Amino acid sequence: MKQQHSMKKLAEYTGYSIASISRALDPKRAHMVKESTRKKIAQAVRELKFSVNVSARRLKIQRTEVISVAILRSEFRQSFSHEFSPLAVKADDIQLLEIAAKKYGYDLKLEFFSESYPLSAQFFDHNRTDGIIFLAYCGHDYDNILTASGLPTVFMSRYINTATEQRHFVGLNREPGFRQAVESLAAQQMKKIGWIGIPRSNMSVKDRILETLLREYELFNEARFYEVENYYQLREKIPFLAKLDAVFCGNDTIADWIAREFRYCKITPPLLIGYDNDPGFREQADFNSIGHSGNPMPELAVKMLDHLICNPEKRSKHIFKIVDCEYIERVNPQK
Amino acid sequence: MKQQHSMKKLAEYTGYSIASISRALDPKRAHMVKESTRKKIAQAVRELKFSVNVSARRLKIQRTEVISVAILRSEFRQSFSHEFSPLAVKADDIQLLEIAAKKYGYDLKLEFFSESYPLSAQFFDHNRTDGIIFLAYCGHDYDNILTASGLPTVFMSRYINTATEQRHFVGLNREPGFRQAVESLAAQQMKKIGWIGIPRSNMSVKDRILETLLREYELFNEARFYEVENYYQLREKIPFLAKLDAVFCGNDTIADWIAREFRYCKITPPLLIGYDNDPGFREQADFNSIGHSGNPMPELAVKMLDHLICNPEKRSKHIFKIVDCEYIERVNPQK
DNA sequence: TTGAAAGCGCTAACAT
DNA sequence: ATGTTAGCGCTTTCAA
Repeated sequence: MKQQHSMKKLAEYTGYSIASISRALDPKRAHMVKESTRKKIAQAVRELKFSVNVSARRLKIQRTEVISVAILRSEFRQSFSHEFSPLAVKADDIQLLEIAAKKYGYDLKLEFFSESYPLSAQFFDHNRTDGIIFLAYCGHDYDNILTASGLPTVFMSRYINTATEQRHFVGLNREPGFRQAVESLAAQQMKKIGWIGIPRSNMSVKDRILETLLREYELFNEARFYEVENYYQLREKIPFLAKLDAVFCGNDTIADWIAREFRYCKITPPLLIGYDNDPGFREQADFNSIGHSGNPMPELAVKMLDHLICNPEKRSKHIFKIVDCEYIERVNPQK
Repeated sequence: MKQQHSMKKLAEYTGYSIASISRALDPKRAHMVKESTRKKIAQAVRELKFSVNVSARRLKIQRTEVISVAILRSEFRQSFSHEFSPLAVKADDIQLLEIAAKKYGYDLKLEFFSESYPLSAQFFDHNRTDGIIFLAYCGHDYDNILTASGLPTVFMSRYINTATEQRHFVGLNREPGFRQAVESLAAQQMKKIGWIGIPRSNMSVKDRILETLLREYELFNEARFYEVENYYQLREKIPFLAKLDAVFCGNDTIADWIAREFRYCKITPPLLIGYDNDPGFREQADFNSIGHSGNPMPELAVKMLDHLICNPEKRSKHIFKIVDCEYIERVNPQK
């Protein structure tokens, strides 16, 4: 194994002291070092392929520079069939958390958990993490241990109840996106608006939003709301959907199935509007969606957690960030 | 923030020296400590809720105790439709890697990469990792940087060419599972054996295995091999599949689709055999599969990497582990 | 079987 | 703007 270079070697090599090396390499303290010195040190870093020993730094600054992410993995078969589960959304979240963590100088540590496989005690260990992000989980099973650990914790979820949550969280406000969509439909004189998705007990919130909005625009008609659990039930609704002007779909995967079924039947589909702007469909989808063009939640969660880590005194007051959805309009019959 | 207890505190509390505490808490050195001493120290650990400062240990032992996992995320739409992609297989791999890493005393660090988003330089940094596992990737894009870094690397993939690979790897031998399956079918006097899956150019290896085996048992018939890219093409093959005794399917997801389609049509299906023993289907699948009852690959990969980390002198010779598949028989028409 | 002490590489307080 | 130095908490060598 190749021996790594230390700051001491770098100091000998450049003629500066270890302290100057340390300062020059830390963005937060680099301003204390003369420009020319900094450049010479940067050059030496490149020549010696120096990289800082993070264990030493972490020992000294009494931080782990690690953020732990708890990911809920539901283990029970869902009430609806596999083909209606969104695709790689969670992988996208994890990748973006990773990128954001790096930006703020943290390593990311993942731990999956489920009802029968709870998070380990290690997960809440001060010596292994500076803070915690819960992904897609808003339960209270870990409240006690979280309190006991004293670790700052951020909950990030698209299905968090932003009105009642009493914790640090990053959530989603779906209303603006649905409003933009409904307004757009109304502006296009579309009258027959429907909805199709998995039974509403599973995801009641966002459908209530749509119902309320449609009532506001006098476009609501209960008979045009279809609940389906799998592809076969969906297929049977196609004749009814064909009579509508626009159809909101439970998620982008369902929207894609409907688009494909119409294509297969060689019938012109209504305007289809999915949900989540799933990265798996963005490129070539022939339906609109409600979501974001990017995915701002992971970065916001990391930023919030970093803030809480660096400012322990601010942890007592619950902070949150609610991201507004937008209407992603890829298809517009008018144009 | 609550102040953590150190070994020094633990030493004062118990009356022993720091060295004894350290020895008692390390499984590899615990034998140097008298049984009674060890017990008293363990008790104190519980009382003070002590946990070791890993940064300090890592600084001292000159190891990061981190294994990095590179995960290929293909970003291009696949040649076949979404509904034929296996489900949560990769999440299962990651979770099991996590568990195995913990067992061997490592943290796991994930990094996703793709054609347009390569692995970062940090990923190959000695000060941030002790070794690397590539998951589902067997390319050579990183060969140079891996050699330069000197970090031990293990490739873990179900689609690795175990005959030609010149690296440390954990791979899969599908032949035994397919042989068991074909033998079982032959024993049941099944003559009409088919195959259905995505076009074979995509996954040629395992299909060649089946072809060879069927020829050996004089059961091969090219006309019973069906290539389908999506559900709609699959649906059209149902009448043909209905005439067969048994059908091998490209993966468990495809097997599930076929089982459902038969159920929907109220026709008795042939014996269906999937592939991968996908955890999403294990519980209630009405088809057989080829794979493993558990998933031994992640633990083997971690074990192999740990071995390479601890024995640098053994890195020059390529070591590998090839896991045999089995026939997972959930359904048997004879019984 | 246990203890004393050096030192891993870094940061930060203090000195210049 | 730069240098000197203590010490973070642990493991390990050496001594008892």
